[in-house]
Amino acid sequence: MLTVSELANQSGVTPHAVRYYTQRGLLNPDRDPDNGYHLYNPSEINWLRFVRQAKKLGYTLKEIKEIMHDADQGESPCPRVREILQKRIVENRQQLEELMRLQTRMEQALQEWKSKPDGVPDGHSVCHLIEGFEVDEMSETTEPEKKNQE
Amino acid sequence: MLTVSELANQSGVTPHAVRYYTQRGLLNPDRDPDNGYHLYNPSEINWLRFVRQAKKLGYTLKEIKEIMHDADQGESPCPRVREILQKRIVENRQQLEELMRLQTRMEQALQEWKSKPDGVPDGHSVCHLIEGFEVDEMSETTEPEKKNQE
DNA sequence: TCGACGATGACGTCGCGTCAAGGTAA
DNA sequence: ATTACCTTGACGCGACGTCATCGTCG
Repeated sequence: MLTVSELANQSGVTPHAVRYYTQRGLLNPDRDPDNGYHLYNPSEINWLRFVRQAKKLGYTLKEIKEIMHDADQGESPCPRVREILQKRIVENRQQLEELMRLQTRMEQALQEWKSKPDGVPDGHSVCHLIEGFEVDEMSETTEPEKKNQE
Repeated sequence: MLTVSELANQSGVTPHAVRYYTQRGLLNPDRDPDNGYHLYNPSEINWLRFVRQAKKLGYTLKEIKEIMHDADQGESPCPRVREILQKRIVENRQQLEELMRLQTRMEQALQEWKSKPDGVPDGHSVCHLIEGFEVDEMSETTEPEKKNQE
């Protein structure tokens, strides 16, 4: 049986992450009846490996938990696994496009600003660079980022 | 003088966002002494316009506030404005690269999985698709996303 | 006894969306 | 009176990092 930090060390994650996954139900350690410590069966290493692998593929912890739950029910999680990834690919592509547009706007702005002086505040504007920047229609859309992780 | 929703309507943001900016100090409305309502001077429309423009260029609300603060002090915010954008461009490029690697991993996985059966849980693995996916070194790095907005 | 580790809990991140309770305006 | 809008305040989101308090192990 492994302690939190033993499992963490053997898996390349922080002890805190191990505890977080545990409380989210992604790991199910036993408890030491004497002190209440979490005791991980060595087989939990595999679950944790699975979690890390799934995260690398873009699955959220919530989705990973659903997948594990399905598997626990004896149901094949694979159809859902494929389905989620399809969706994530589309979402990610949209986010990529938005970030690329943002990158373009930022680079255009910096470029334009090279030939402009700094200027001082006059009460009418905060920063003429920002206020005067022309956003061309092609580099503008609704919203840029969201979230995800390693 | 404008109310919250009047200002919001004239600026294309939600009333809630207006209140949020107000409590973050990005807008400084007067107060109606009778009922405590926020009363925005029409000139606030310009501050809000500035905020929206800056957000389109990737500045965070915190940074935007700093910029406004500098300008209020009679100091030219432009050097900082250029500096922040430089940094953001680098950060954004890294995030773009990470997301592109993620996209590659996801697409590779889905591709590989086309030729594989779903299979049923056997207690040893959760989903052989995920567990068996080979992450090539080129498509793996530390961490993917962060956050930002419209 | 002390230092490393464990448990639980709370707050911060970022920009709002959403819901709630209660007062105000037209 | 109704309805729309105002106020403040709190929770949720995503995956932890960080800090704090307190018990435990070696």
